[in-house]
Amino acid sequence: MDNTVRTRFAPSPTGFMHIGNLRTGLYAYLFARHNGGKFILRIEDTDRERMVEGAEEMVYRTLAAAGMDHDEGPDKGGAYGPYVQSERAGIYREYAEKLVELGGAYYCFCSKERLEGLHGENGTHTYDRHCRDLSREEVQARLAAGEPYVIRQKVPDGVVSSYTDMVFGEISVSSEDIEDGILLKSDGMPTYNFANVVDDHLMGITHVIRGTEYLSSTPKYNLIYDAFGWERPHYMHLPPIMKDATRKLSKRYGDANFEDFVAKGYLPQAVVNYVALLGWCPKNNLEKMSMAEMTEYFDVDGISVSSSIFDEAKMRWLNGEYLKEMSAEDFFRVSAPWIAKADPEGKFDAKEIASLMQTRVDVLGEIPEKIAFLNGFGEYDLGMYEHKKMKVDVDVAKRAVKVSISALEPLAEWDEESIKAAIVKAAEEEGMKSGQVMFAMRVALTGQPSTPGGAIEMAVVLGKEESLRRLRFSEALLNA
RNA sequence: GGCCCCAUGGUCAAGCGGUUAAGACAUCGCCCUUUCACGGCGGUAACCCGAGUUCGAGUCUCGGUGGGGUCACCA
Repeated sequence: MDNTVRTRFAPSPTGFMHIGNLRTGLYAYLFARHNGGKFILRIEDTDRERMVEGAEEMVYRTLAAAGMDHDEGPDKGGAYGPYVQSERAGIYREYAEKLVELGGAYYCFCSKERLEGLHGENGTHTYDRHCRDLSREEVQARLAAGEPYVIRQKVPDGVVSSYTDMVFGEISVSSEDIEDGILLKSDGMPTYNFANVVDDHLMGITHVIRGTEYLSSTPKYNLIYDAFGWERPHYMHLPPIMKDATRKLSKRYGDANFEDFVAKGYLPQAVVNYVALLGWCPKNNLEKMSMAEMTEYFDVDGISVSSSIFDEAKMRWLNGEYLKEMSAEDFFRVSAPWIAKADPEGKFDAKEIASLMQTRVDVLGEIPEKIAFLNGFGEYDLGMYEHKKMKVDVDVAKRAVKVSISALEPLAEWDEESIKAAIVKAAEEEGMKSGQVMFAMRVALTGQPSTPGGAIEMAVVLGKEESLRRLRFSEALLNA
């Protein structure tokens, strides 16, 4: 066996891809790639009651969208399969029985009712090791009689199990604080506690990367490695991502899913980039990074031990940065569906709209509301024409709109240069500042106090016919 | 409650015994400008508390407080 780094991402198919989960997978991916290793995908579906239809496909789609390509997995195969735990049931049973032989586990026939009667001081209950010392004969007899059973871990007495976590340092737990937990359930399926150990060992995982919820139970897993005589893997535990100071980001809120953010108009790469920053800071302090850069700079020293709060405002900013650096063609491509939402019939110049939107939105989902005026124009408040700094009021607006109409009507070419030239010239002849005319014209064209672009740009987007129609409407409104 | 972990501005964070305690987001102000943006410049804002170690502590130790995790036939 060589010493190639192998990490794994092991989600349960129980719903959408949660942000915290995504980050765990991302770090496992980055660590593997940074070290020239392999990234393995394993589906942990031993809890058949929590399975959600289609969740496995969601995992594949998310990984692909996020740019985290795995080397082995249920959909790609590999030398260590199967990669779905429910297909490995026989393996767990075999190893559980082997562990019993080795003295690291034992059969337990206690009923659920008996277990429920075991109350601890705070409603918690710890197994009383009732079946720990049953004789070999009794066990064989009850097994032969077909009694239901589970297999429990036989935690050795009086030891302190320690390990050195790559980010938290030394962690020690006394065996007195470790319960003889269930390894193999009565339905024959393993619990996470057992399956993760067997699979990580059999799949040659060198570095186990997961959330801190396992930080203090890892000594318990290490005892299993020891009982089998297996080499323990390295561990990297990651602090939680919080919704606020006291609540963890959880699936229950439903607003912290990767796909939801993409549906709101975030770029997958921006979400991945932002998530990478929650709990990790590269040596050079770079924030906006491509996957290649993150891979290059990823390093355990930069991972923090304290939890961090998810801040959508910052993710918006980062997404905006990605949007702004795109070429006009690329931005047009990603924004087109959103522009179509506000202009389903394609009456207006989508390319022109896209160029206007590129510097004005952080998230694509903002586009429809920003261009809603394209299809909604009617009576509006004339107070909008009052603008001290521009030296515009209703009277000035009347003249400005009139001038605009006569300047634009004869135009043969309808593009920025032609319109601007015509307006500037007309303003000058009328003895007005061009800014005055353009301010009023912009309001007259849109009926909005603020618009994504100035008068000239609005006129280009609306087209000649619609522009003149709106200017005449506004003229009538002003003179009414 | 037992055990494990954590604690720098509103948020993400740099810092790893000696710094005017970075940077980013957010926020506020100014400039640019035909509105809104973009862009540029600048401001406000932080080491949880208490002991100790040390010439010197945000950095090391202990205690307190606060927060998180875990104690399932869930992962």
